[in-house]
Amino acid sequence: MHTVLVVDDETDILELVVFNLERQQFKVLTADNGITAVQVAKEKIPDLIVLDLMLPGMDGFSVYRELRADPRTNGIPVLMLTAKGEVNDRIAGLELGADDYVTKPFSPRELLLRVRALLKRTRKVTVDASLKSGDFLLERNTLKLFLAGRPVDLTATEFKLLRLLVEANGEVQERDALLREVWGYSDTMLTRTLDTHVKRLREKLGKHAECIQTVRGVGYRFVGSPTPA
Amino acid sequence: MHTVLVVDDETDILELVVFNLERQQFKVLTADNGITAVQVAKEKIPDLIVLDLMLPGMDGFSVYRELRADPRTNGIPVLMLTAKGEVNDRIAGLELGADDYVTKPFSPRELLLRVRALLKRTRKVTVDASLKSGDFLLERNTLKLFLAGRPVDLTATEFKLLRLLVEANGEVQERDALLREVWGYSDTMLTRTLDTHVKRLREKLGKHAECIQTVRGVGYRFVGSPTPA
DNA sequence: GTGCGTGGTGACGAATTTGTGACAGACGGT
DNA sequence: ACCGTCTGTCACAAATTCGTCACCACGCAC
Repeated sequence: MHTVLVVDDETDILELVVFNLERQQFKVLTADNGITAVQVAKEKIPDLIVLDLMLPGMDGFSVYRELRADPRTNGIPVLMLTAKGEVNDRIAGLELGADDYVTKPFSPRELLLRVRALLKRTRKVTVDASLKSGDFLLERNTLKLFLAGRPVDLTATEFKLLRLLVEANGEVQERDALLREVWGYSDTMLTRTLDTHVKRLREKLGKHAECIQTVRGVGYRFVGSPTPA
Repeated sequence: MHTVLVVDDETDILELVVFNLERQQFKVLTADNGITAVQVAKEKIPDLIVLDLMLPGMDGFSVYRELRADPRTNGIPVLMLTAKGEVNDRIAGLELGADDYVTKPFSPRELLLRVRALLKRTRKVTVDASLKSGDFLLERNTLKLFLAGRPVDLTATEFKLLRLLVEANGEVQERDALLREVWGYSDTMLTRTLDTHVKRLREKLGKHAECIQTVRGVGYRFVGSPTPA
């Protein structure tokens, strides 16, 4: 049994449905109005989100970005419904990183099939869509860090930062680069911000704090295994 | 901006796409039919090739071998898409020398991440090769010096200095030149500064200190291997 | 051997760069 | 509205790095 959040305008409501994988049936679970789709997603953490890009008030893409911005909803696969099957839409969807999309008009059966496929698929993906380095296991989809098997809660910012460092694979990441990639390079951001977050990360890393090395005058570097002196 | 060749059968075409590394975007550049993937590769010389092993007519492995056979395409990193995550496929891919592989089913986002990682990784190797000389391995990306395998931490200044010496490849670097390139030619910098830094470098080089030779009245010279009389 | 010039050393203080703890605002959840 | 968490900033402490110096050592020419 899976939970699927449908963000649609045709029904004019947000539907949180339960999807029975075996019987291929949707069932409306809740139908609330007045709260945003993103809020629902963050609370319910569905297994899949069906997002109609042609929403009445808001832009579907911005909803998508909002979903991706939060650690809790970031890993959830999104099936996009696009009005036209034009390449532009397809590309736009891919750019954003949608996991699949269906172009209108479509038959319910097709949608069911895609949903089923996605649900099947994503469970598998989450398993190996993680980043491993030594004792570190960084789950990209869950935004969780497993340190020697133990889960460590990271905030969104911390995760972004650590992810960049880990992915750099030993390379030094310059302060500027980190500031740009994590904070979008706002000049308002004075110096100490990065340092502070690095410090908080190190705290959470416990005895593995040293894995984040500081390269004076340049930036930081992540080393998976303790440096052999 | 990078060029990525996607050899896939789902779209039934060969797609040559441009990949924007920073923004994580694909863009289809050409979609041609009737020519083989290898031909496209040889002509366009993409930065990366995404190769689906489950091609309709041909065997993905043979395509791969063909790519490796030609000097023009040999150096291009290949990201393989394998149908099943079975060990056999995985091993086969690795044996052939694939640089990475993604097992179906996968999310576009995951593929994007991997592609990005691969492009990053390989750029390091090709564009920014590290300097090697004897026991020395000077990694520019890492800002690290490996001395006979052991990492040695260098200061930013020390790194610059050593880098210049090593790159000179045995030629004498005049004091003036070094001062100018490392310190930006500040006249204020009187005599002892350079000497001091050379000394510190030598300390860190340990028993290899002699690799930095003094040429009286002129400057310094770096010799990788013990001086042949 | 002596004397001059150049390079090597160790120490020191200043400047620069990071690390830290505290704090207030923002945001979201209840 | 109340509360807890997450975040960006600050002021200040700690840690390195760096440039200079005084002084020593060595090489070379006489």
